[in-house]
Amino acid sequence: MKNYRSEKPDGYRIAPSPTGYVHLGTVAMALVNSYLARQNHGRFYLRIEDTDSKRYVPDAVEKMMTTFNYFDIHFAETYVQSERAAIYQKYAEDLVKQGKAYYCFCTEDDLNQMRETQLKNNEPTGYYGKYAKCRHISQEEVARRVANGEKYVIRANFGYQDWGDRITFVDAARGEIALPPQINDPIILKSNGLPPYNFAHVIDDTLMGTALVVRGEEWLISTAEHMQLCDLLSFPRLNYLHMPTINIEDNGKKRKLSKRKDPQALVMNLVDAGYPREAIFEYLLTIYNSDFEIWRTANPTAPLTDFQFSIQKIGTNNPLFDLPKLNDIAKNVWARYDHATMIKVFNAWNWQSLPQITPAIKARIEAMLGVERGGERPRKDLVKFEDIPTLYSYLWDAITVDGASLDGALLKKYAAIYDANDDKDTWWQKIKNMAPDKPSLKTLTAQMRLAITGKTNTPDLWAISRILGNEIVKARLTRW
RNA sequence: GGUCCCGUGGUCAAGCGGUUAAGACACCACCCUUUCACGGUGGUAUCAUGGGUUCGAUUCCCAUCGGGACUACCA
Repeated sequence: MKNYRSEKPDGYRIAPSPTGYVHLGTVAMALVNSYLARQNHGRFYLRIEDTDSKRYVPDAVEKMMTTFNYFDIHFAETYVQSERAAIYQKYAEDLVKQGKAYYCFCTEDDLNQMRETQLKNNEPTGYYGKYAKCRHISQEEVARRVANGEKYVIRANFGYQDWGDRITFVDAARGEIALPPQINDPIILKSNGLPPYNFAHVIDDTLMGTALVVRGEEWLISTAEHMQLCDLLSFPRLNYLHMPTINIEDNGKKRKLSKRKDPQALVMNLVDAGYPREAIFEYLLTIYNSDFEIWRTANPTAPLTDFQFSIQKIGTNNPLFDLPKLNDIAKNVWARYDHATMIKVFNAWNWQSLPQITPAIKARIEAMLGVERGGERPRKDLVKFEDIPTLYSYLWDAITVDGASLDGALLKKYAAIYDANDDKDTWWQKIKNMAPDKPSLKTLTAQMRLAITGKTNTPDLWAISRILGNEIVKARLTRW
C-alpha cells in the first residue's frame, strides 16, 4: 500500500462508474485531467467505481475502454474499486476501533420510518442526533448481533466531533467555499461489504496520490462530508476542482444532458454519426476553457496538445450543449485534413451503414472527399459522415431532380461536348464558348448543376462531373 | 422545504471600479468570385431587478427574482 505521507500527490484521474457507455462529461473530465497531468508532469489514471452491485452491467468496462481507446485516452494506472474491498474494510474497522465509526443494524424499513417521522415533524432527514439509534449499541450487543447473522453497515460517527459552523475549502476554479458540516452519520461500508462513493473516494484519492480531484459540480455540496471523512481518517484534506456540468435546453428549462433523451450525451453516438474525434475535443475545450478559441484562431493547425489548459479560465456557469457550434467546429476540423487523412478516417468510420453503398459509390465518396480540399480556402460543408447521403446525394445512381426549370435542348448541347477527360481549363472554355450571351454563364452553370446533381448548391461542378464519369453525366443531361 | 453553486446578446463568453462592453456560433445584408463554396465587410442583439458603497458601478456588498445541483446501503 502506498504511503501517501511520503509522496507528493501528483495524480489526476477520472473515476467513472461502469455503465458501459461513456458520457460526454466523462470525456470532458478525461480531457481536462489529461491536460493537467501533462502540464504538471503528473500521472493520469483511471479508477472504475463499481461498488454498486445493483448497477452491474456486463462487459461495461470493456465497452468503456473501447471508447477511451478510440479517443486516444490512455491511463498510466487502472484501479477497480470492487477489487479493493479489503482496503476499505480495514480503514472502516480501524475507525470503529477508535470509536469514530460504529455498526448500524437499522433496516431499510427503520430508515424509511425515521424519514417519515422527520418529514412529519419538519425536521431535517438523516441519521443524526437522537435518530442515530445505533451509535450507542454496546460492543457485546454488536458482537452478538453480528454472530446472529444480522445485516449491518458501518457508519462514520460525525456526532461526537465538533466541526464548527462551517467547513471551508478553496475550490481551484471557484475560490473559497463555506459549507455547513454534514451532521448525518454517513454509511462508510455498505452491507455488501463495499463502501459508497464518499468513503471510497476519500481513501482512494488519498492513497493513489491525487493532486487535484477534478469532478462535476454535482459533488460540490458533499465536499464538506469528504473533508470530515479525511479528518476522521487523519488524512490530509484533498484538493478539489468542481467543473460545470453540460446542460441542454428542454422546453425552456435547463437540465443535465441525459443519455436516454439526448443522443449527444453519449460520445459514441457522436462518433457513430461521423463527427471527427478532434471536433468533440475542441468543442469541449471551448466550453471548459474560455481562451481556447482564441488560441485556435492564432494557431490554426497546431496539435491540440500544444494548448495550455488554464484552471483560471474554467467557467463557473453550466453551459448549454450547442449543436450548431459543434457542427461549425467539425467543419473546420475536416477542412484542416488532407485527402489521404479524410480517406483514412472515412474508412475507419462505419461507412457500411450508408444506404445502398456499393464499392463504386464508396469510391466516388472517397474521391469527393478530396474536392476543394487543401489550399488557402478549403471548402467547409461537411459536418459529419452521416450527412453524406444528403450532402452528396448525386454520388448515388438514382437522384431526384426537380426539373421544371430545366432547358432540355440546352443541356443536350452541353452533353454533346462534355468530356470527363477535359482538364478544368478546357472544360471551362467549352462552357464559355457555348454561352456567348444567350444564356448567361450563371444560368448555364445553374442548369448544368441542377441536372447533374439535383442541387443548386454543390462543390465544383467540374470535379463532380469527373467523379461521376461521362456516362452518368451525359445520361443526366439528356433526359430533359 | 433546507443547503450550496451560478446569473453579460438566442448560445458559448472576454471583462475583474472609469471600455465606443472583445471574440466565436447562429441570423441578416452587402462585397469578392470563370459555376458552388471558401473568404471579406457590416448589421441586429447583452450587463436579471431593487437597494446600497463610491466622484463613478457590468465589476464590490445586501436583498429579491430566476436557473442549476445536492438532500440514497447511486455514483
